[in-house]
Amino acid sequence: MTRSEENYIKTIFHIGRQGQEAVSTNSIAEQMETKPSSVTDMVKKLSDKNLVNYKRYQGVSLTDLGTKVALGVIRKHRLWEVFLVEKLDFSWDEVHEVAEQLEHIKSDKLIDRLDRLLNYPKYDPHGDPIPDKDGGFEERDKKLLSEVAVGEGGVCVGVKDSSASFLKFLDKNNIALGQFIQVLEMEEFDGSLVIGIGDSTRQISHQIAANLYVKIKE
Amino acid sequence: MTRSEENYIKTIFHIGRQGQEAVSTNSIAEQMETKPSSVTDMVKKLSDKNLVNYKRYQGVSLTDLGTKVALGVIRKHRLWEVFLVEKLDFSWDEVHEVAEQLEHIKSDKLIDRLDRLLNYPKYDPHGDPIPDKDGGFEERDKKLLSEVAVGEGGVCVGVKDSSASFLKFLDKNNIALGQFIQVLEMEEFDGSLVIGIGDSTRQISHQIAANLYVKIKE
DNA sequence: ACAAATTTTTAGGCAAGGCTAAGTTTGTGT
DNA sequence: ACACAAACTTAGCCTTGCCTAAAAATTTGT
Repeated sequence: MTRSEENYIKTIFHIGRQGQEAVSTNSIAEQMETKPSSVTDMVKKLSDKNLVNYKRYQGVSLTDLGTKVALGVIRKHRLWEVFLVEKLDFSWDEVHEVAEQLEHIKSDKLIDRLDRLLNYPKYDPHGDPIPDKDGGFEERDKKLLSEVAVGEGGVCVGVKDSSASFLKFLDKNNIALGQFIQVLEMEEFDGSLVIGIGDSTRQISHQIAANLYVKIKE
Repeated sequence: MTRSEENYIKTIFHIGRQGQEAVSTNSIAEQMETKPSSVTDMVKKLSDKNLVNYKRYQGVSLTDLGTKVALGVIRKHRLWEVFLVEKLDFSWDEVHEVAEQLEHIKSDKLIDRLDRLLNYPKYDPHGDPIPDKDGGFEERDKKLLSEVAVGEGGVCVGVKDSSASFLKFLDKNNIALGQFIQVLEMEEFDGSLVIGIGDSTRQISHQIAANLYVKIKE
């Protein structure tokens, strides 16, 4: 598997998660900042290698083999992210691009040992689940903060958007994984929320709330 | 810098260390398991980028800039080797090929933090010196075991050949860095040695002795 | 249902990095 | 000194992965 093939597979997996069905050429191209014609080329190659199901004009989906490959790459990416944060004191907005490089290192032993060094973590620094060696992972049951009823609250367990700018915003506002967030008020007009974190309260926009996952206390 | 360019630079540096002068196209090709014609192509490109001095038919040598690049890659390679051995319990014969991949990861922050995590090591698992951020490094004063006088001895500080087969041989014979080795006898006929390690003695060939570095006790 | 808009594919090219085969240049032996 | 071997370069071609422009298929609007 070349680096490029791995990146395509990973992208197809990520897009596929949102909408289940066949993934469009255009969406892949957009996500990867490349052109649709390049996608077509690569998709044919992946199809020849039995990594994707592909029929002209009908979009693409991962085969079982392709899914396995995708989960392998994602496992590596997320383990490296944990390493960067836990062992090298990177902040959660700095890890992505380095992990994009590290995820392509080929060595099973390396990744198994890394897993051990990190104590077999189940989630990465953004709260996303880390697949195990066989591709299995536990998706936490979580809710977007924007969908939590007024008066309710939960522990922050993840972010939907993990762009550096969003993560930096959260840092600035002392919002971090593991923190308890309570929804105190919700403004009908724009969907903005007043939330309580620890002893203080804040006003956050709907956009922010729609990118924060919390786990509701049962 | 592409991965390939970095590999050429690194190879030119390593060959240049042995013989000082301009490095031949053929020796680069041989070392890199590629063809001389490919080397010529790449060398031209490196010359355009001011990384090497090159005149047709006259061999090639690194410029100051090229040397800096080489030391940077070597620093990364050796730090990763230390990481693999110290943190992930790789043995010293397993680290090379993984480090070959890791050395091309681009992130200054990553490498500085890795250096810190490992406590600023000065030598890699084979006893080779690790350049610091500015490219400076301390070459230990050491001697090949084959050049040590009978009756003398020293602490094993490095290997000249770091191929997996040689390193495994050393493991099998309980020879490791840090161990005190004494030359007890030397066979004139084939240059083989009888050496003492700890409480036991062993017979080793000249070939082995000529690939082991020791530091003579002053 | 059918023309227009959109999406996707094909055709043809480009740069990187490699190869083989065919020249050049340099070095060597006598 | 000069012929020949060895070393090196050039020329031309290949694959990967990407691009633009143009053609084909699909979807959409009415």
